[in-house]
Amino acid sequence: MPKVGMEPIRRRQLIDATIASMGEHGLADTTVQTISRGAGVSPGIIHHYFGGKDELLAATMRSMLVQLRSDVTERLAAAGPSPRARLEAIVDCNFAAGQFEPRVVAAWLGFWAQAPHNPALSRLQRINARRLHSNLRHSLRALLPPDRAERVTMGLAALIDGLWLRFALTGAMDGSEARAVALGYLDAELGA
Amino acid sequence: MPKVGMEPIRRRQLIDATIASMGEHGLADTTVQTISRGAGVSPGIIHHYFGGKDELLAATMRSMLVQLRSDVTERLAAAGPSPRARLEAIVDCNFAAGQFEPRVVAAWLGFWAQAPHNPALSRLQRINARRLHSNLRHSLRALLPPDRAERVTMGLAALIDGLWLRFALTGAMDGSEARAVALGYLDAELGA
Amino acid sequence: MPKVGMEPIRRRQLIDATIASMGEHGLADTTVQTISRGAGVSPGIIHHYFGGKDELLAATMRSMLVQLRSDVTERLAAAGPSPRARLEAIVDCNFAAGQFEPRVVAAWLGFWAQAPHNPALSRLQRINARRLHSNLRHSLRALLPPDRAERVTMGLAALIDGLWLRFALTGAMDGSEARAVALGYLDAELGA
Amino acid sequence: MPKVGMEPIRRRQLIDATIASMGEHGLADTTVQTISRGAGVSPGIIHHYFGGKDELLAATMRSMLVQLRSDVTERLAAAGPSPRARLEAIVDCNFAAGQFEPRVVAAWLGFWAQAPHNPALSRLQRINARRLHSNLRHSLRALLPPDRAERVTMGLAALIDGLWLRFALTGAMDGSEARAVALGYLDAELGA
DNA sequence: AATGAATGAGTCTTCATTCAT
DNA sequence: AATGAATGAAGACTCATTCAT
Repeated sequence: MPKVGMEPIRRRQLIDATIASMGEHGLADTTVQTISRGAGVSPGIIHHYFGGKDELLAATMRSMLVQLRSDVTERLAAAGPSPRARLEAIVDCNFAAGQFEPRVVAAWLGFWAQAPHNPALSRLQRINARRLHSNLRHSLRALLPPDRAERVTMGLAALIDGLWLRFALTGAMDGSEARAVALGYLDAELGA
Repeated sequence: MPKVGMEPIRRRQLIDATIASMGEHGLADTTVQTISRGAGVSPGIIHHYFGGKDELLAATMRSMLVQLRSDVTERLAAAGPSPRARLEAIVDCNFAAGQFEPRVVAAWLGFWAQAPHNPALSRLQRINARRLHSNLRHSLRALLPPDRAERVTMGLAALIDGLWLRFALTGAMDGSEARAVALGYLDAELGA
Repeated sequence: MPKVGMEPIRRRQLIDATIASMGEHGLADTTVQTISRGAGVSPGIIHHYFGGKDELLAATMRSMLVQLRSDVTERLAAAGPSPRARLEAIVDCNFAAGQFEPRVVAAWLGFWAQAPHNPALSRLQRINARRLHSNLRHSLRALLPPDRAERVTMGLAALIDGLWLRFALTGAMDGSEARAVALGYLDAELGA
Repeated sequence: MPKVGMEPIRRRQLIDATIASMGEHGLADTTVQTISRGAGVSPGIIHHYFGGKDELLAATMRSMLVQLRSDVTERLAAAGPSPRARLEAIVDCNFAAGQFEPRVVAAWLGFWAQAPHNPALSRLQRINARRLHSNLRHSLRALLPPDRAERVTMGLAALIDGLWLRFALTGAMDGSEARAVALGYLDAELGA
């Protein structure tokens, strides 16, 4: 069934299968076979479209990052200029249905664990962390004195990651609960 | 030169080498060879003392958990009955020198990523989470109304994990900063 | 844009690309891809025109053989009936610009190494060897007693191959030097 | 059947199996499997002792070179100071029973074809060529004027290689015939 | 005529594990 | 108690070949 113009379709298919496999087996047990079987194609196709497993993994992480970024951009645009609304928008992105989903969270966790030992993943991870940080800080500086803004930025960023992590590990939480905890922190720090 | 009483020495040696290897190469690239080479012994010895790699990994996680637990017990004993002091003690444990160390944090991260796909690790991880949760909740209930206590428990637990995670990923933080962020959260929530 | 009469053009194009690839990567690392890329066509085309890689390789060797043969025929015709002139003509062919060229010599070497394990190549190689042998012997018999003619035939044939080989391996020689060595041997044996 | 001190035994065994496989299948079709099967061991053992296939191939070529070198050294010592005797000794080495054997010659041919595309093999090949060249030239200079000595050096070296090559390709020759051709060349050049 | 998508067999390599010593 | 020789299954990757378009 060879067809023309399959490239974007196959790439998406393989990236989705990678996320699915990471959700099911973890990064360590995600092989070229688990991915290709999940996508319903032959193992060789991965090298045809990505050149190798490593590049597919990097492309997968990149794809998740792009998704997150476009969510944020969109919500920030809708949030208007109010700092409080912008902070809420950022929190909302991170716990929205698309991102806060077992498979996706497990994939992030796998990448996080591998990143310190893999330059490509590390770079992507750092870009993401910096962007979140910078978005939060920008709004918090409008609401708090500089040193507190800085501390709350770190806290809120860490809290978001921590809530993801606990979700990945226990599953005993849903997006709205996580959101409530994060916004509770925000209210407490802003109200003090 | 057969010696007696080598067992506890060798087990500790291998567990330490496992943590070191996880810090250096990550769980995915931690092999029986990297561990045994780090410990300066032959690969076969791992099976002699642990029966296999999996059991050594579980033993390593268990060992880190035991260490954390005894730290907490000790500090809680020293903290006295004051709920605020007890909460501080728990936070302190997590960011004390011994625990908040690159190798150890990387090892935790590796185990976290693997836990959802490995019953033994998952069990240990759950026990740890539950204990932290229960310790925090017990003290928070003395300071806050039940529903808020519950939410702050989740928040503080997630924040602690999130700070660890960011430390593992960026290294741009030390124990005292992390501690300040966590206690800042606590103060904000209690003060509100 | 289907064109007519593309067959001879494509076949030549692919054979040239095969020689080029063998010169650059060696036979072992000459793949359908290195060839088709060098020819600027798709990999599938090789099977269209040659039925497979093996047949293309055989066709390439055959083409080199045909080239050599026609050179020899032409030069022998020009050399006239003198045995000495005919021997010189044969030597000249082997070290003329077209044949004594890095890519071509490397291709020959690759085929030589493969021939003992490949019936098709072996057959071609044997035909070539026999023709050279017979050409040399025919002229040498006019100049030397039978047993010496036979030995010098073997010697001259081996010397020609050996000079090629050293050129392939070291490159530290050009056609005129090689020619001088071969003719020096001839003179020494004839003069003795 | 694990034993101690197997290293030298296994290394030799694997090198011999490599030569045998190259003789039977050619370098191109010599795989880790053909070698290990020939040696009666598992494929993994190659990486245990050589780190990989490439290093085994290089070790094999090195071993053949060492063998040739020690033969030459020994025969030259026995030949005494006479230049003619020394030249004969060198020729004899190359066509002695141990070296002039189908498997070994096929292995040399495989390495020759691969050398131009493989730095490690190329280096070994160059060392060998230089040594032969230098040995021949040293004795020839005692018998001929400089420029002729140089040309005969090239000729004799090429002739030796060419006789090997023809033996590899046709098998229609034995050591004593090859020896006679080479010495015939020498006599002709010296006698002229 | 020509492409390039897709396959699957085969290659090298890694690695946990076993076992004679 | 400890070694390290040896295995074999599994991994990523390559490549000649096929085939719908």
